[in-house]
Amino acid sequence: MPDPTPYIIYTDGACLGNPGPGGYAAIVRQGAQEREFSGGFRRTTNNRMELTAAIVALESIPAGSQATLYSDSNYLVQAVNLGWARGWKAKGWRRSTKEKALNPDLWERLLKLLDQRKVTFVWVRGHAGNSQNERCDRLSVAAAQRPNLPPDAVFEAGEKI
Amino acid sequence: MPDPTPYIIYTDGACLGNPGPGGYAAIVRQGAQEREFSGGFRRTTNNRMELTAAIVALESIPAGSQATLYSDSNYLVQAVNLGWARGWKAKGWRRSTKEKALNPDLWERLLKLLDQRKVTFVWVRGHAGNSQNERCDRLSVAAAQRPNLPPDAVFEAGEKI
RNA sequence: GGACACCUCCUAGU
DNA sequence: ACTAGGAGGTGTCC
Repeated sequence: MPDPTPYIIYTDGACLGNPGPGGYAAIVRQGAQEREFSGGFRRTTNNRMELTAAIVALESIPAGSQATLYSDSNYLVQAVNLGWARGWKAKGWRRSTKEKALNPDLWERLLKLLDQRKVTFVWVRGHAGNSQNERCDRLSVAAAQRPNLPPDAVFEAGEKI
Repeated sequence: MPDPTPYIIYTDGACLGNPGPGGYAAIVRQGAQEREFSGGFRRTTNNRMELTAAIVALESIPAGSQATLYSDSNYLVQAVNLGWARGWKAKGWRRSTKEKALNPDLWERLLKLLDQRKVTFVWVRGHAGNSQNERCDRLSVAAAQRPNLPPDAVFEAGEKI
């Protein structure tokens, strides 16, 4: 049975060049316990990193748990809160008959995690003095700068076309 | 008819904190004659002081005259020489559809002065041994340190919003 | 047309 | 380490 204490999660993504070397970071707190996660890819996009940060954070908490997740990405927060992502999935990852919804690999992972957890997404303005958001920002930039980053295989495959 | 001898002008701005107490200074020379101007505000920005220094200097020379103005502010020199300021004005003080151009009050004053004078702006690297620039620097810092500085009303009004 | 984010480059002021 | 300013851009959505 999952611990009923809710999680507080901050996430951020960075990308040096967009597309370029990218990093993600998450701070996951439950009561007095706090964990940090970060990582990067050698070539990706800012929005893929914002999504990945949320995925990594939610993968770190058990199914059935409750969380509030803070992000400065409107792409992420609105796609969840306004039901965009569910709509794209329902239409076979299309936004309209002729326009594809992007990053379906990451959205699939995220929606599955959300099915198993009770998560509230909250948008926070970036670079506006929120210390947790700013720490995530620094962590994600640092991750993007690490040497020998692995490939974001899905992104790089999409570029070859 | 204006004196045809060209003016040599050095300007600088300083700001203790940005935003913070700010000072401007100008040295205006014509032949053997030299004048100095300086002043300050209790709370303003570095770029507003760089602009103000140029405005005060050009207000001190007659319409129709010719001048070369040296400044270490890229904001000032490029906005004049590359036509940025004219462009912002033409677009209703916007840099793009969504981004406002800042300090329109000062740019309006400066552009009007430039319409009536033949002024060449030259950028000089700050703190690089130019004695006139360094004297301006000292004057502007001293001005910023004076007690009982008046308010930069436009700046403080903009902060309240 | 709008929003958010991610940058790249440059300068100045602390 | 910070803030105030400028030019150019992409990633994504409505």
